[in-house]
Amino acid sequence: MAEPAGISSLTLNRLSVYLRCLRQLQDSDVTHVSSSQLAQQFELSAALIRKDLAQFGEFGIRGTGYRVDDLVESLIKVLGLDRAHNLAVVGLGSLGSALARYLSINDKPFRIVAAFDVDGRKVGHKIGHLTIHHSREIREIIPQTGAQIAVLSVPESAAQRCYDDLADCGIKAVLNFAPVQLKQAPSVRTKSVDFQINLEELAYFLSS
Amino acid sequence: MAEPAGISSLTLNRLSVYLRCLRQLQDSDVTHVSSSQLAQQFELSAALIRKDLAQFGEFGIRGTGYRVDDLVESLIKVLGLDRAHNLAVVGLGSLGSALARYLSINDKPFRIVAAFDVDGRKVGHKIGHLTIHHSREIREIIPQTGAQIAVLSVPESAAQRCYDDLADCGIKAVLNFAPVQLKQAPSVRTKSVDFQINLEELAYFLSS
DNA sequence: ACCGACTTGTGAACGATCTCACAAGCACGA
DNA sequence: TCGTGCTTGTGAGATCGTTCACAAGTCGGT
Repeated sequence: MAEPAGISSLTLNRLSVYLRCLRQLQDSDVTHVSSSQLAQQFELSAALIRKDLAQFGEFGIRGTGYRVDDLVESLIKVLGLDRAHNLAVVGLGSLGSALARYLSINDKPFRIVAAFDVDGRKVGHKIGHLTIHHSREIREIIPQTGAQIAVLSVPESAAQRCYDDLADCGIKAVLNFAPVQLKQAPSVRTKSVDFQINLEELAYFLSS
Repeated sequence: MAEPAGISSLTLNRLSVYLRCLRQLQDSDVTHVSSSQLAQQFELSAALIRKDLAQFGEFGIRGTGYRVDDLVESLIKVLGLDRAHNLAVVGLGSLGSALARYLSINDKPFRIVAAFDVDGRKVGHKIGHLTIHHSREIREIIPQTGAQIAVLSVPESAAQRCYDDLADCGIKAVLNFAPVQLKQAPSVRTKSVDFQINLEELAYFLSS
């Protein structure tokens, strides 16, 4: 497509936002849109939209703007959402289960292919059509499943151990929900989604 | 304490991380720590730790480092975690319930004082010791509860409507979990925690 | 075929954020 | 009391991210 040189997280995250907004336009049967229209409607920056997109190619038509369908398709390709991604979910507490449920509903490109927990009452049972394995079997089972991404939703105390196991057995990316500062493995792309930190930021603003 | 001039989100989020790390040291009975020790042990930047802290005062002792207990206490004060914060939870699907449960377990400074959902089967029932109200009563009930922060975990289609209601009835901060680009109210400090965007970022790196 | 209205893509200015490197300061022992 | 060794707090510089402003390009009407 274009130049896959070091793209920043911020740009990538905005691409996801753009894609989301464009899909909303598709639903309203809008066929063409300019960067400034997008910016106004969704409270974004027009210049930034153009700069972000420019890093991957020329998707627009000068004088006209962007064809919504085309841009959606391009963004899907850029983000790698045109192929399936196999996920492993580790930790099926209430949060892990909620995430698993969410991922099953969506016919998105993400598909759960393995599930793990330490709770003896859960192991052996099914979540959807998937058997839950004990977390100590991570290293053994993951390689058989083709999972490349893991969703880590275990308690703080277990997070680092599970993370290391995942890294060891060839997982390429981890989305971590545990409120800990993980010691990262160089072979694993790691992102944390931290509820608590965000809440604490809001607390700061309310007491100042 | 010190200067409450425009502190960036990045700094604030790191303060939460530092606090977390320091508490871990407390648990290991470490009493003193230097910025470089912290940095090494938790994969942070020593200079950045000092710069971040310096924005709020002088907490360290030259030649010695920081007293762990003192710094924990200072950070708690800075972040506003020394007083209680009342939360409203809107949307009690699997994610909302998981969050509510998490917030109840922790004797943290966050306390749920109101809960809302649109599901008739849930309204009137209890979550913990709290009665669930219908979402259409948000404007009426929130002011009676003293809630200043709302956790928004409703489906995409309802998010903007609930957000506007919350803004209207005096909520000062919203932590949004719905995968939408919200049209923000100027009176409300808003943060989004977006699972999907983070997953898509990981997908990008796996297919490039 | 040309003009005018519009939009993209992009260098250059600006601003925010992080790293470097060191002066200022503290603790401890001689 | 002084010197050594260590660490903080901080200006100065480097890097990264965003906004500005405009040349280059497209379209539709005349």
